[in-house]
Amino acid sequence: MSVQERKERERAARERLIVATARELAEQQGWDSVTTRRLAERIEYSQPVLYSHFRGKREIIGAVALGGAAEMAAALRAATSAADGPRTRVVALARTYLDFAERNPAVYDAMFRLDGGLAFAAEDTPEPLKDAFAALLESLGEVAGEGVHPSLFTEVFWAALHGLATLTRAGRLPAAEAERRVELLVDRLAVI
Amino acid sequence: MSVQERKERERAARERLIVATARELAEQQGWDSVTTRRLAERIEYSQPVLYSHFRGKREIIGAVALGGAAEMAAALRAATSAADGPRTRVVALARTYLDFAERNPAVYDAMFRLDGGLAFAAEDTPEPLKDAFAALLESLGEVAGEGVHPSLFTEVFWAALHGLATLTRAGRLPAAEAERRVELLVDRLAVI
DNA sequence: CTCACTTGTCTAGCGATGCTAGGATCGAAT
DNA sequence: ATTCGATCCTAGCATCGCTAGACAAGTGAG
Repeated sequence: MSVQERKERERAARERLIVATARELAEQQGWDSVTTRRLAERIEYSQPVLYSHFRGKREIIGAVALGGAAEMAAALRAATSAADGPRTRVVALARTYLDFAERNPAVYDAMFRLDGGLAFAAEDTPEPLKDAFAALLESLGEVAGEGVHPSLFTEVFWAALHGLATLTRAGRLPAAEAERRVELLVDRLAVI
Repeated sequence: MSVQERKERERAARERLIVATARELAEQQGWDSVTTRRLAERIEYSQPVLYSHFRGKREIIGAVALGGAAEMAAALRAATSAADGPRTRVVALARTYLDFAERNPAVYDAMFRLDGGLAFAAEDTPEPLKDAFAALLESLGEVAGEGVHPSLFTEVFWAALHGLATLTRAGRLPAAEAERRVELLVDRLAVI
């Protein structure tokens, strides 16, 4: 049995290597440059090996997205737990979210812009995604205001953050005033 | 001279045909299905003809985006001018924006999600794009509130709409409560 | 220790993509 | 009518995601 266990360990390690390498390559040169050939070469295996771990490129993107969701959830919780007072917490949350999107553009794209074949807002939504939304909900729910469902409020706030993140990075919004936009968003949307 | 003028007319007509066909094909089957071969076949010319009008596929997407921006600006102005009172106007604006995104997903993608090689928030931003932002500004500027720059407010409101539009369409947000999200967004962000 | 066999990996190749070079054909001006 | 330039198409390149089938390595039985 020990032999089989060792093989499974090595196989799992290689799978992590694939995902990590895809992420690294995407951050360095963009997702367009993440081709199955280049990825295979970087992990020092041939192309078909990738397909013994994932159905295709989409699933690799999905795997990067899941890892990113877990990482983002942790970052959000770390930032909000270090802040006291609802307003401070929400500002910290917003900054951390936008900061994550800016520092990890490829991962952010995998999560929300590209098709990673993941289910959202559904029964079979993977746990890391639900948890990332839960992390948002924890801090945003307390500033939803009277008679507004916390989930609905979180969705709207999240959408606003997502819009700011994507439009800013695509050059649709000037990067200069980013901080003032966050202030405005929090002051208006959140009920303190 | 008349011969040359006729040729230029025909050439311009063919360029419009290319853009219209690309848009149609994208709306029918998605941008992934808009290949240069399929597009060429639909306009009943060979592939290289496309490259005598546009540098490449990117520029074709950009052309679709410009047309879409003009159309969206018109739709926004039509909706807001038919409404009286700031709040009614802003609600109409938001609904029209999201409606446009939902009814013309491919065009919306060309404008804001795909790379059409267009400059934004810069000197050389094409006129239709500036005008679409201006259409937003016209209605949103009047509800920015004291001490908030109309442009900044418009950017934030627009980002929120963009987030709602993209996340909803990608299945990240349940479509059911779309209307309530709009209500919440307007009630909180706009100062009436 | 040897040998069949399973398991794992690689080479080679398919169809499709964006884009381009070079030849053919058509029409305009003399 | 003939030359000549503009216009368009055929054919092809490199690259993409993905897969079939050959091959080698390691496994367990005798």
